[in-house]
Amino acid sequence: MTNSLSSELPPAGPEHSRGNVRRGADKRERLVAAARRVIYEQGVETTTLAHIAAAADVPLGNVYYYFKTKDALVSAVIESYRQSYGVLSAELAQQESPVGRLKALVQFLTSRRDQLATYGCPIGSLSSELDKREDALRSDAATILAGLIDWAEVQFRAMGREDARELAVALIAAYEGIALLAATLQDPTLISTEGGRLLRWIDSLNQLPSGNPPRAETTG
Amino acid sequence: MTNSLSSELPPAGPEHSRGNVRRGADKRERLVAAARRVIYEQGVETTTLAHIAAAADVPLGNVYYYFKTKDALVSAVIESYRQSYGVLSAELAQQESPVGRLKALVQFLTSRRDQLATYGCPIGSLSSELDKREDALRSDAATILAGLIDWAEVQFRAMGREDARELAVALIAAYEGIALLAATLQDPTLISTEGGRLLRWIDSLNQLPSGNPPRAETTG
Amino acid sequence: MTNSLSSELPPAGPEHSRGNVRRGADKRERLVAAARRVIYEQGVETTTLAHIAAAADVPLGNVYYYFKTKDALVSAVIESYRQSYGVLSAELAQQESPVGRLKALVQFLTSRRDQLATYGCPIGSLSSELDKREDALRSDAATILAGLIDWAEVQFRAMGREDARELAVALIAAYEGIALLAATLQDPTLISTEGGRLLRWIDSLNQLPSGNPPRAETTG
Amino acid sequence: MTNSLSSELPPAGPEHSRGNVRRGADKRERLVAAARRVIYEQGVETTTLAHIAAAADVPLGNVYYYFKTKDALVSAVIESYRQSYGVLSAELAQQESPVGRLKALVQFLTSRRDQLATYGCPIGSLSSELDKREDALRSDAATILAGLIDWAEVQFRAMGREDARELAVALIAAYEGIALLAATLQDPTLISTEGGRLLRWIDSLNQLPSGNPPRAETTG
DNA sequence: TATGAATGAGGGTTCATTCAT
DNA sequence: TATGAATGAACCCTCATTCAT
Repeated sequence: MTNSLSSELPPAGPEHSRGNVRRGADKRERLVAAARRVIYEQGVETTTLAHIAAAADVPLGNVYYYFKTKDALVSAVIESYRQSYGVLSAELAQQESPVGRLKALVQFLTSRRDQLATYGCPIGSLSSELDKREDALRSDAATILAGLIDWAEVQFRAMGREDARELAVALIAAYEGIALLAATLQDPTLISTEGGRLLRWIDSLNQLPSGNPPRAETTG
Repeated sequence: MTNSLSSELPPAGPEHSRGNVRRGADKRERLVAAARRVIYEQGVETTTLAHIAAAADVPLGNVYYYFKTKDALVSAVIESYRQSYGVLSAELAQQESPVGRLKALVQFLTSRRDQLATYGCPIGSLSSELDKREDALRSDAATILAGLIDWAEVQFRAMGREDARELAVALIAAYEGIALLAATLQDPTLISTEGGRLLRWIDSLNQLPSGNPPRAETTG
Repeated sequence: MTNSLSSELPPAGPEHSRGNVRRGADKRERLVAAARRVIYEQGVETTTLAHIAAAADVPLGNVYYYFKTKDALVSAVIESYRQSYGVLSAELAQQESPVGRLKALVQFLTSRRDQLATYGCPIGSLSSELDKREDALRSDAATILAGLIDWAEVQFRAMGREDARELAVALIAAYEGIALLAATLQDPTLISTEGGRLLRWIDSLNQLPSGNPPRAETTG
Repeated sequence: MTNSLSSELPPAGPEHSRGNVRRGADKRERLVAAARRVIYEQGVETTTLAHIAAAADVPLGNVYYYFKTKDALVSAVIESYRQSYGVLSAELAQQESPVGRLKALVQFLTSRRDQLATYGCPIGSLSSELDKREDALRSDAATILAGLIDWAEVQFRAMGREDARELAVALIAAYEGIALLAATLQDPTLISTEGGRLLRWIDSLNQLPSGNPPRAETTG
């Protein structure tokens, strides 16, 4: 199930597919993909436009034709993440029950454990860095995590939980928190273990009354 | 109890207490305090030595008398955090039971909610930024979060939990995760709510026999 | 014969030919020429990139577009000397006999006496300074003197001297030694006199059978 | 014979003889000795007062009590070399004939071959570096090489050579030149070979009439 | 005399951004 | 559109020199 998902979130992008001429139209995409990857691995502040340009195989001077400033490119990266999470939620929507969808999210987390243990969560580390600013960029990045929380809240609500918001926040906090710990301690097993714990936790929430009766679910 | 604690972790240090000349002995401390504050508010990469020097009211050139490089100063900041957490654990040790100590940690978290919702967790955001590097600094910073987890594990162990490690990781992950969310969404209430949830969760763990998988509490 | 030579080795390059804009292509050359001149006159360590940039009429920041580091620029200067000595040896090759070539070298030395008596031999003083380092630059610069010796050895060999290597070393040592003395004592006549002595010495070697220890000439 | 000599010229000085309190009087000497050594190994420009102070085990601030400026310390180093050459000439004076004295000088050169092949001639490299300046320091350093030449001239004159000056310049040029080559190519054998050649050259000068009959000599 | 602690003027280097073509 | 080449502000760091004690 998470097959397709597992390749969504991680920063993708052409490594160096030289040889055939690419239309100018996709240069922008290549830049965003390269920026996403490089920024994920190095952080916004450390990453250089020259570095991104090189990774995208685009002349430095040309970058400014597509992005007025470095911040504009970072903003495009954020937008790119937004799209990725759109794809993700579409994938998750294939699950028939809210519990299944939530558990699929956790399994998606677990599937990325090695990557997360190296550079952390792309969204989390980006948000963490941008939290130090007072830009539009900060609030821009914030919408992604907010969207994730909202999505989880919808699921918990569908389970009949009146504390859906609280649970959603708790779930995403655990998600981001374990990604941080795994990256900091460079230990992917932390994610597996915590993933298992979260799966059980979600199950436990489903079995207990909370107000409205939860819908029956098909997936375990 | 957390009265004193609440002033430990947050970056301390005189903002600009000009007027009376301070002897050189404490200059180093002033620099570390200023660095801690400024780095907390702006991030490592964005923070300039000139900025730190100004915040500490020390001539830029003089900084290098105390710290050979910027990294050395950052390292001193990390060490400063290590000491702060030493103080914190001493405070927490005043609680008679492990449950009390764990809950005191959560209360300490809650007491800092406004600060956390502004710049995030000092340790978490610092670690997140340093996770992008491969320095000694990265592993240096990692020891602090590792220490926190170890501390929590000891408490859970003292509660008779055989899954103490897993619980400790989960607790600190929740701690760091909620700090990140609060900062990103700029919403301190997230911390209060999650703090409450964690307190109940800790209580629930205390009532369950060890060996069984810990069950998260269901509702508030 | 040495007319053209005399303008090869000495640092060349426009001093400040302002007025007509030069295209970027030759900027690199201008920088190398300026660096060569300034370094020759001031030494590597004393010379500032800002100084070189000013001498080349290039904005300081722009220097780094052409040379990644100061050392890279110094390396380019060394390469520039290598080329100059290539030109020199081509000129010397016009002499029909090895004796003629060796004597032409000495005459080249003599023709530069005023310059040498002011700042010393460009290669010698550069090598002397770099000898204090353990860089790649040190060995880089060394290849030039090594090349000179090799060239002289070839000539002596062509004269039938079995002690060609020893003679070559002696000749270049005398060459560099007299340049140092002339510069230190600021006396160009030292070079003229020693030049004459070396010419006679070369002639005397030509008359003696190889295998016998070379005998220096006795008087002028 | 050159036993004592061989330890005169090379930069000497206490390495780190801590443990017993030294009188303040010799601090100056320690500084000069340390400066001599460090400058010999690193060059004037590269050498830091802090480095010298550390090598001499003298607090940095204290250096300025003995030497008003860095240049003053360099000047003292030059003076120190002057004294060393005084000692050297005294040693050489023990030879009964001028030829013996000249050959003893060459043997002194040869005895230092390993050191010379590493850092070059202390006087030569110092002069070479100072030749780039227009200081008093430049002419100050020049007096040492001038003194050496003068000394050699006296010897050649005593041999009855009317071209004594020219020969003296040639000898010292060969001396400095071979030291430069050996250091640049990092090959001590160059010095041995050239030393042998110079010895034979001196002998050959002694056997040939030049005007005045040379004095008989005792040593070979 | 002695010394730890300033001080401040650079020096090498980076980099977002702009310019000219 | 595209791009090589500028540009200049800023950053980290060094170091001779001075100061206060």
